Amino acid sequence: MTTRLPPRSPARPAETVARRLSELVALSDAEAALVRGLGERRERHLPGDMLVAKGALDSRPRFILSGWACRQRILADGRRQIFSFLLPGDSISITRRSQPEVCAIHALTALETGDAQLVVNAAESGRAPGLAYALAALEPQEQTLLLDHMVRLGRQSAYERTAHFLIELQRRLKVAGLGDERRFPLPLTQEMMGDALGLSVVHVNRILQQLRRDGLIELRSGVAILLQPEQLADIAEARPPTRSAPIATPSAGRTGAAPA
Amino acid sequence: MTTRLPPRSPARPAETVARRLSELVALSDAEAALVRGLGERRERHLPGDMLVAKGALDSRPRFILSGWACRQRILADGRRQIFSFLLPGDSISITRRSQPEVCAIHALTALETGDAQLVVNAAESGRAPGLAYALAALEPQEQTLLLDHMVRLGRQSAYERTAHFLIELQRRLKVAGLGDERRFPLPLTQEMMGDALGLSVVHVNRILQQLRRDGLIELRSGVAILLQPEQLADIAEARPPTRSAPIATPSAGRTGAAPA
DNA sequence: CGCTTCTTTGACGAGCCTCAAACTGAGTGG
DNA sequence: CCACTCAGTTTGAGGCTCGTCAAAGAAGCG
Repeated sequence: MTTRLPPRSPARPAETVARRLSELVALSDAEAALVRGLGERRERHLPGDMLVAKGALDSRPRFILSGWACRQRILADGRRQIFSFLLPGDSISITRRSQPEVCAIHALTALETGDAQLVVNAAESGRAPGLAYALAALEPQEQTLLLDHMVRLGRQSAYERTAHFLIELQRRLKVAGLGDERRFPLPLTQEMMGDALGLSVVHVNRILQQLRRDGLIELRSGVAILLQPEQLADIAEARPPTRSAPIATPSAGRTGAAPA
Repeated sequence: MTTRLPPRSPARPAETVARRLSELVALSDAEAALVRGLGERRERHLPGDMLVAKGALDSRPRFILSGWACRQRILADGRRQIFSFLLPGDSISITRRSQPEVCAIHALTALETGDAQLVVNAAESGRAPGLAYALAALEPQEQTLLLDHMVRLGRQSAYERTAHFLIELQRRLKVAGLGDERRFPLPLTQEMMGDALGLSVVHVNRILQQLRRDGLIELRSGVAILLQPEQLADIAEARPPTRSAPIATPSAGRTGAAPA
């Protein structure tokens, strides 16, 4: 009896994206249909593939349908810093058309993306105010994740950092419809975690063992389980889920277009 | 014979902002006049004042005319992480209308800001395409600084980190017309530096002494001097100034409005 | 001149890294 | 079906980096 999470939903490839956007605002049927259209124009990538080159000026807007990617920079001597992980349902080149210089997006696992050009067009045309709102709301979310990560790197111990990181993943993946309150897929090597958390592989390993010994987590074959989410959150000083909606209150019914 | 840099230019309070924007795009006379108008509606702040509360939904767009501020978060136990420093010429609530939750902007020194509402209006109206372009170009710049900072925190030693940080300040202040290739004002306490760099005050002090002993820098009474900028850049693995202009090539003459 | 804030120094210990090597598991090919 | 390989995980030993605690100078300010 293997404890494997469903690897992908081949039936409705854009379901994850729809779920994610629905968290932000209620989409009309037409808008939801547009989002599901992401599955029409798919693209496959292999682990290690570069999705967006550093400093790319104008890459195609996409959503991740399955698989994980990351934004990262590699220093001259080989040291790597991962800025953020991109999960199923996350956007590429939508919140920020041009990548900042020296920050590339790489696939970490086998990956599927869906072309979001039609969705973006609809949002920008004014035909899909809900979508426009949802897309605009993605940016502050990303920004918050980035700042959270910065706090981890600058002001938290390896133990706190790792706990915080795992909680973030659990919360994000749950919104995407992957995993639940405790379990979620974790296809990262300890090296990737280290490069994100600013730790050596060896130390990541030791911290994970410590979290296991303390009965807080369980990790095996690509699946993570948070055994005591509340206690973990205490350690990490993780703030409550922090509902989004930072741009404007989506007035019921006909939502105004997002501010310029 | 004190080595003091001019504390402020009372004659033309918005000169720093004009200089900063001119780095990004050539402004028309009308646009430059608009920018200089920032000096008309000024506001003073004292060290410690909160300029923008965390999670503020819609704060007034402003430019810093003089003084330093920072974006920061404070943890429950008092630990503080400074995300970025805001220098004269930098913008507030322009690149990002709403602050991400749990990230506030505080004045670090006595501070003067200028109301940028008129400038923003002009840019958004289409009357000032150059301004629109310049304002849009501020955001990727900020983003790059943030990622640079992240690399420092995650993947550089205290020594490299501090060197990198000082070089960043020198470059930014030079663009703002404060300081030159080697000298610049540095009104930060070592505690502030530590909270930005993820180091303890004591360790910041030791690292600075080490940089001094190595003949790389000089620090006294609010002025920093980089004695060997090139060598310092090598240590920090600081990339060349990286000219900006990431959004679109500002076609000569009538520049199109920034993309939506 | 006394207060406060900031800087500096020392001593000590914990956290994290490096090096090195063994172990595991998933291919892969004979 | 069994080496063999390769990537990833795990463990140990040792040492550097950095934090903490404590206290003594400076420096600005009323």
